[in-house]
Amino acid sequence: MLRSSSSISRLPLDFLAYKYFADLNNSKLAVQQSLALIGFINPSRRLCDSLTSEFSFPYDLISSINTCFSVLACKKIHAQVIKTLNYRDGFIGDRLVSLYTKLDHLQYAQNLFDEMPDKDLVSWNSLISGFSKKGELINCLNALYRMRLEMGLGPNEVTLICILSACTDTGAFLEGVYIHGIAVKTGLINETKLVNSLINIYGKFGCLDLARLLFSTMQEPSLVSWNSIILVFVENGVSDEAVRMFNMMKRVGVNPDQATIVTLLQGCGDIGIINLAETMHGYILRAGLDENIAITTSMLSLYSKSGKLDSSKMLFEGMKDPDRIAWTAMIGGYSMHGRGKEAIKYFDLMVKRGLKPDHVTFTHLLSACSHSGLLIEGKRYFDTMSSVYGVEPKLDHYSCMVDLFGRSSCLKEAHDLIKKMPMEPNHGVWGALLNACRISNNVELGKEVAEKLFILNPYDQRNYVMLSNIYSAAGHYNDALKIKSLMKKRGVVRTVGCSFIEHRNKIHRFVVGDRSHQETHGFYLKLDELIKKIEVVGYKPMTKLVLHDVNEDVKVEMIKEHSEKLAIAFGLLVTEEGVPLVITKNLRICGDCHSMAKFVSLTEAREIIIRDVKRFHHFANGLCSCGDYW
DNA sequence: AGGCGTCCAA
Repeated sequence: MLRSSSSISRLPLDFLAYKYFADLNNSKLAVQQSLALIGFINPSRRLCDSLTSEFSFPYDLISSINTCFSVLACKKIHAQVIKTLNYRDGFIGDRLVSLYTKLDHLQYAQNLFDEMPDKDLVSWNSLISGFSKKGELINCLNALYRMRLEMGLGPNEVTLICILSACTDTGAFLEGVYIHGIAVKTGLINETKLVNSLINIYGKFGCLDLARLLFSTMQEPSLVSWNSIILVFVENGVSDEAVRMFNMMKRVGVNPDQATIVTLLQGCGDIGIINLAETMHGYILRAGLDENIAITTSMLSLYSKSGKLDSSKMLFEGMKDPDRIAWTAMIGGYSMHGRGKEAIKYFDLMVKRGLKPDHVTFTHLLSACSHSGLLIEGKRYFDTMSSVYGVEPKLDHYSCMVDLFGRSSCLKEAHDLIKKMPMEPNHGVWGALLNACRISNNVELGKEVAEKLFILNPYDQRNYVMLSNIYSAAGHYNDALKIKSLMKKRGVVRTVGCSFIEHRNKIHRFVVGDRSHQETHGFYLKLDELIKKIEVVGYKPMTKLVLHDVNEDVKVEMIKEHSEKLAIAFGLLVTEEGVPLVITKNLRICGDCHSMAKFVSLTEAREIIIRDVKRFHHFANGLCSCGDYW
């Protein structure tokens, strides 16, 4: 993998011109000609004149570099450096290397770097850092190799930190481990910041034990170390461990900061962490952090994830000066709850206030359109996002659009959009199309798409289940069975659907046909009673959804014991009249359970809120907030 | 004097 020369291609003419003129002399003309030849500048009259008058080297140059936001300005400074032929003054060469990469000009950075005399470790780090920020891992490793080969230089902790960050960004686990090895060999493993990066990367790849081990070997973990290990646990869904670390850090006298709080708030949505939100809220108030915009935004987002959209809205309205992220969070909240019209309203309002939406804002906006079936609006925003708002559509946006077309039964449009994509579609895009095939009952295309997905993500059970459902719905039970055995053969495990409901500070968990709960007898009776009652007002079991080729009575029985229904029956059994039921489902809600919840909300006069893996469903008076569109 | 770690929306 390591090669001795840079994999950045260079244009020989540019290079020669640069070298020739830079070495030749430092006359004004030579500088201009060299810069023009290598395409660094367009030597307008004004620029030429400004070269002599604008800077007096080096201190003005250094201060100008800090306020330099355009490539042209950077090139002007560079021109001045070429003219005076002094890269070391004020470390101007290193600064320029960083600057060029920040401005997305890796090639210029590399050219400049190669021309610099007297490179030291920090110069190499500047280059590696630049590559790392652009996700150029190969170039990072290449530079690491070259610095030893050409100058006998070994890395320091900064070098390794930069490379690790590139490993994390590109999903390069083995390379990360390789860097860990170098850290151990060079003795750099005692550097706190480096260990923080290692903890981070192990967490990102789900190696909780390694992350924990690294943390426990630290002599003196910093605030960031604590934040990193807490993040590892939250990201991997073990927020109770995160809470333990939080308490421990306070005990040893490390003061939590904004990052700690924001991270833990993220974990508050996890199942089983009932009191964490209250704990955090108390802490935020005591620490006087309730005005902090990042923390408020996290709270806002947490509320909408917990089904309390009104609270999100209140928090948002109380914000002094909501930024793009806060607005985006609000749009995301409306999207998740299927309130597309309001999402659009907030988007338009945000633009009116002069805030610039980014690609995340558009992801939420488009998914809001998709969740509410707003085909025309979605198309309009998608078509104008680049021209009017300057945001280029990415993979996520294409997924949303495929989803939107698919749910609106425009399978052909969905497929055509994919064919027109300027980049290679990923599993998200194909997955949306597979779901579209399910909605349109298109077995042929579904099979084709699923084959692609099986290659892209052979261990993702959702694709197998989806295809098997498509077959079953069309009555092709044999094909459905074949998919099941294929899963078995490949060792793909189907996720068991389960529903959760919170009651008296306890999480009650149900799977299909569950009889392990101590209230089993009670809520099964309740369930029978409910079914009888709703059948009178028109409920009919959707037995078509049962995938097995069994007779009708068995199908009715199978569908009746779905986890959602058990949770609803349990909830009605143990709560007071009029208390809304809040249920969480780990997969998408089943169509029959959706219908059942609608009827129950009517006959029992109860609000039922079900959060599934995709979005929220608010059932009341026999209707659902999603308008049966999900 | 220059290069570096965690965190809010997906």
